[in-house]
Amino acid sequence: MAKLSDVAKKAGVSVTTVSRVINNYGSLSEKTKNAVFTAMHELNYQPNSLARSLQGKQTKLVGVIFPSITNPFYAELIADIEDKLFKNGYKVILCNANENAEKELSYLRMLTANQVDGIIVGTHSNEIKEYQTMDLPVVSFDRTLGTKIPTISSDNFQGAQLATQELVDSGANNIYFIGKTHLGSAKNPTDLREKGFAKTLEQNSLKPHYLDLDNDLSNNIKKMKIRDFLTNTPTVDGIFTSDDFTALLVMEVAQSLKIDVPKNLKVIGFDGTQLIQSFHPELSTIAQPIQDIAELLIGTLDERINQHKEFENAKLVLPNRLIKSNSTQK
Amino acid sequence: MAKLSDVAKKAGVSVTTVSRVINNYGSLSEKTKNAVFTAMHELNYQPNSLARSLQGKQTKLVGVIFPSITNPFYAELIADIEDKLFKNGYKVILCNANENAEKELSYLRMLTANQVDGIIVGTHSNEIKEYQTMDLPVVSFDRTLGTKIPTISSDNFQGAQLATQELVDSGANNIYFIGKTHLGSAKNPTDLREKGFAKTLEQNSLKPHYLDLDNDLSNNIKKMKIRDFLTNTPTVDGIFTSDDFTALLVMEVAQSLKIDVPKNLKVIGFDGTQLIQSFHPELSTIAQPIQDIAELLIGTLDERINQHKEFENAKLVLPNRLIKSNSTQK
DNA sequence: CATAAATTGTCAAACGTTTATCAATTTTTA
DNA sequence: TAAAAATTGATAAACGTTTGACAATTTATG
Repeated sequence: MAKLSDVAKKAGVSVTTVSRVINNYGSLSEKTKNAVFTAMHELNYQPNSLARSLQGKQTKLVGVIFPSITNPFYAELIADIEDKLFKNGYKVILCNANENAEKELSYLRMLTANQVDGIIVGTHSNEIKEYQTMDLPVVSFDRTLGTKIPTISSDNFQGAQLATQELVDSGANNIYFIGKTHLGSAKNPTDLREKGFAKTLEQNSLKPHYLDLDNDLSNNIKKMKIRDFLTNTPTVDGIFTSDDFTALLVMEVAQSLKIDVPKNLKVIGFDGTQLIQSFHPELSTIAQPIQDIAELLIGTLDERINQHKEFENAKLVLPNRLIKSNSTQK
Repeated sequence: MAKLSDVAKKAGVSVTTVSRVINNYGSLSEKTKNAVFTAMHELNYQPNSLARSLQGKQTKLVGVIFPSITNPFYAELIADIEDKLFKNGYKVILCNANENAEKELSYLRMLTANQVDGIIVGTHSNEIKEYQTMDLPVVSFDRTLGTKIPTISSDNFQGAQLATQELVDSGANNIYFIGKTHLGSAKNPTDLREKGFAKTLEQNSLKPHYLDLDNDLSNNIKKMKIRDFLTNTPTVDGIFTSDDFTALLVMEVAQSLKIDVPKNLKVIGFDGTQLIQSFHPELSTIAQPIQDIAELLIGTLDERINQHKEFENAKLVLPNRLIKSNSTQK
């Protein structure tokens, strides 16, 4: 692998000059610049990133930690993040935390050891305190990590309001929220969905109902619980789920129980990924602005990294959008 | 950030000793080892990866280049790769090539500049020659990159045979392949699917038919083309698609045209991701052994990196599995 | 207790850059 | 054409670690 001195020799100049060309400082004539560039090209030279960073330059590496990458919502968000970071000259170290705090912590150490310029976190365990004491720029998606760490999210409260109102407007009045419930506390932005749900029903003089369903259950178990629920609760006529895939399960179970959606049961989900919009356009849902979220995450991280901007209790919130479709038809 | 000399000072030993502890060489008493470990712990010390690698140690970074991460098949494969690499102490630099040769090339340069220990590629453009001349360990998924680069894939020929035979066995005899066709040439492993398709039909004294459908078309255009095809080709009674999502489109269009699947049209897909198995269990498909593929990719890369094993025209092929379901019911 | 073995330390070079300083050379300007 | 400005070079220190050579000290062994 060619190094700086090889380029210098080839171009017939000193290493200092080559470095000046690469880092674009000092005064340089066009002639030598060209000589250096062609030498670099001929040798297929790439400055050794490690050596540069050891010297003090940025590594241009960003750690991206999410609880899952197979979940299409995260997959689409990560893809957008990757794409935008690439355009800004950054590379992504992908950290799939798998809802595993130990793995997440281990990754955190690795990332600092690798001198990443910053970290984007979207995990949901609240066990890890390290984030707060790190002197690295961190931005978070949908999770409160500490006062110094800006949190970006879509407006979960407003989204839940949109969804719930849509159920009410389509004629439902015995409405359930299905998903992981955190009644009372609201530590993370996503917990606001229940609040928006309850608030909207209250405004419509309706009572909120809940079916608690843990995220990490297998699909078959979820289906079983939903089947139990639907058979034992014939009164239910509206369901707001914590995510689109749970909504699909509800519709699948409903169909197998000969419950007509949307005639006898309105269903609305949350997330609104491209995948769902393409392959399940029949599902009404709340579309999170994935591209905007990615942009805001990266913009905020960039402010932290390059302008050393400090944040204090920053909660950056983007609006959600209702996608009206068959599953909430009147 | 604490460095080696800080640890040495804290532990009351020399830097050499600390380094010896970290790298586990030379002779060391339990007492000093413990002193160093506790000092490291108290200072929350992490050896600077850049400095170590500059010295000659592995970076423990692996570049993972795929054409998409939102496609659930790739998402699941990448997730498995990430998980297994993590267990082996490697970090993943995620490169989403987006079917964009320029981006891919640019990533390739970045990866070499970052001194990655190896690269896993799963992209499908054949424009990039650099892979062959790189002195880095590279392994490929489903793509032929050069004689030195081992190619891992599932047995596309056998998978296509399974799928086609299933269509025949379920009573179809006017059978189409829908997807990108490469009639004649077979440069990449996936091209063998058409061969397996044609071969099986031949063995059953049937004629193969094709509907060419480019991968990078939007879903709406795909649907339109499928609708055109189905309305103009009433004779078709069996369809083998290049992937499960195309199969879903076929079923959706068929339903809207009141074509009964599976009564009047048998459909079978390819890939068999967890996502499809969970949310579209009605679709018959060929399940690729994603976990095995990930394991083989990493195992092979490991042999290249750590045992400097050379490969010549290595094609490592894993068997596919038929998942029989409703869409090919008799 | 003398000797061998084990442990720890000191010192310095190396990895490939960046950058500052100072000097030397070339080019431009009046 | 002399002085000023621009360009280039030589040299060295620094980033944080690894590793080898050798010396000094401590511990174990018979």
